[in-house]
Amino acid sequence: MPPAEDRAERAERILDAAAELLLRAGYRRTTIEDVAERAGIGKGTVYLHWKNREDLFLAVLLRESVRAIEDLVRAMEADPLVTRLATLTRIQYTNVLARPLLRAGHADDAGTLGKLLPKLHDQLDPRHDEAFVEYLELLAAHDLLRTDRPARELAVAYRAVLHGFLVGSPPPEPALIADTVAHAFEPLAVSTTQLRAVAPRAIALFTESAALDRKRLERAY
Amino acid sequence: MPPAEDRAERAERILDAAAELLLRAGYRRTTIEDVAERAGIGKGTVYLHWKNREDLFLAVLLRESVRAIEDLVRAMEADPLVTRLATLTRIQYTNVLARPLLRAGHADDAGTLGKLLPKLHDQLDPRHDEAFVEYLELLAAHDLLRTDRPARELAVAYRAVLHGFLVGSPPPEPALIADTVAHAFEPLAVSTTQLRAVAPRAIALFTESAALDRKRLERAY
DNA sequence: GTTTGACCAGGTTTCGTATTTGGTCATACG
DNA sequence: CGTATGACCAAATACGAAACCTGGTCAAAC
Repeated sequence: MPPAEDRAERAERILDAAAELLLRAGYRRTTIEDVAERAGIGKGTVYLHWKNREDLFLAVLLRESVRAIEDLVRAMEADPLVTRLATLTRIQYTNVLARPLLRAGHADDAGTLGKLLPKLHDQLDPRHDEAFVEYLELLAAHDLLRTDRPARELAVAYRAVLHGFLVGSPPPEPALIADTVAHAFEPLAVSTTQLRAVAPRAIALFTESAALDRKRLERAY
Repeated sequence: MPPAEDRAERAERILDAAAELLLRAGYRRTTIEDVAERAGIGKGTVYLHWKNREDLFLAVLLRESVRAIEDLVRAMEADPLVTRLATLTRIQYTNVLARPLLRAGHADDAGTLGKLLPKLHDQLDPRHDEAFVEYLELLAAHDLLRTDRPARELAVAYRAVLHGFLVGSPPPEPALIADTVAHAFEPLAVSTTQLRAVAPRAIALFTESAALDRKRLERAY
C-alpha cells in the first residue's frame, strides 16, 4: 500500500470504526481487535497509526471536536452575522448536542467515555482557550461585547453558562441559551455593520484553531 | 428518656455525627455503627429515628440545605435589597460553596456522596422549584426581572447558570456570577423602592419553603 | 415504654485463578 | 525492501468462592 493518500484514508476508516464502537459499547468494552476487525485490517496495523489505545480514542474525540468547529466555521462563512456571540453559541450548542460523543464529553458521561474523560481536557485545551479569549477581545474592540469586564473574566463566566446548559437533562432549547448569552455578555445594541467587519478575522481565528487540531490529528496518522 | 425536647436534641446529635463522618469518609464507607458510636448511643437507637441508612443521610443533606436557605432568609431580613436576584444569587452561591456537603451535591462529587446523589433530587425537589418560580414571578410583576420570557423559562436558564458556576474548579468569584445573573435576567434598571416593596413577600416565600423542609425533617425525627 | 447489642441474611471485599486484551515483533507478503 | 499481520507474552481484567462486614430486626435488659 503506497503511503500518502491511502494512509490517511485508512486512518479515517479506523477512526470511523472506533467512533462507532465507542458510541455503541463504550470505551471500557471496546477492544483494539474489535476496531481492527470492523475496519477490515489486522490488529497490528492500528499501532502503525497510534501508539496506544488511549491515543486512538482521544483522536476519535479530537476529530469530532474539529468537525464541530469546522461546521461552525462554515456557518460563519455562509452568514457573517453568525459571528455574533449569541448566534455562534446557539449554533455550537446545537452542534455539540447533535454529536453524542461530544455531548458525552461535556455531560461527564463516564458510561461511554470511562477513563478517557480526565485525559480529555489535558489533551484538548492547549491554546484553544486562548483563541476563544482572542475572539472575545475582538468582539469587545468592536462594541459587540460588554467591556466593563476583561474578556478573560467573561470567558470564565461564558464557559460556566455553556457547561451548565449542556449538562441539563433534557438540554434546554437552543433559543434559551442564545437569549441568555445575548443578555449576559452582549451590549444593548449589536451593530450589523460591526459584525460584518469582524467576521473575517473571527473566521480566521476559528479556522486556525481547527487547523491546529487537524495538524495534531494528522501527525498521529 | 422523656420524649419531646430531648428526642429532637438526640436526632440533631445523630445528624451531627453523620454529617461529620460523611464529610470525612464518604457515604460508602460510613456505617451506621460508626454514626451511633460517635453520637454516643446504640445502633438500634438510630433506627428509632430513621427507617434506614439512606434516609438518615438524606436527612443530613436536607438539614444542610435548610440551613443554607435559613441563612439566606436572615440576610434578606437584615437587608431587603438582598431580595434582588443578583444579590440573592451571590449570597446563596457563597453559602453553598461554604458548605462542603451541598457543594458535593452540586458538583456530583460521587466520592463523598456515592449512591445518594441520584436520590437527592427526587427527595429535595418537590415544590422547591415551584416556590422559586413564584419568587421569579413576583420579581417580574415589579419590574425586577426580564418579562420578555415566562418566569418558568428563565428559571430553567437560571438553574443552568448556577449549576455551571458551581461545578467550576476552582469556582469563579461570587462577584462574577452576580454580575452575570444581573445582566442575563434583570431589567436594565432595578428600583430600590420596588425591592423594598417585594421583600416581605419574597422573604415569606423562602421562609415557607424552608419551613416545609424543616417539617419533613422533624417528621422523621 | 425506651434502649440496646447479639444476631442473621444479604451484600461487599478479598484473593487466587482463568480469561481477555494491549502492545510487540518475527514472519509472510507484495 | 517496506508494509501488514496475527501468534505471542506480560499485564490487566473478569470471575468465583470464601471470608468478612454491615444494614436492619427484635428479644431481652433496663
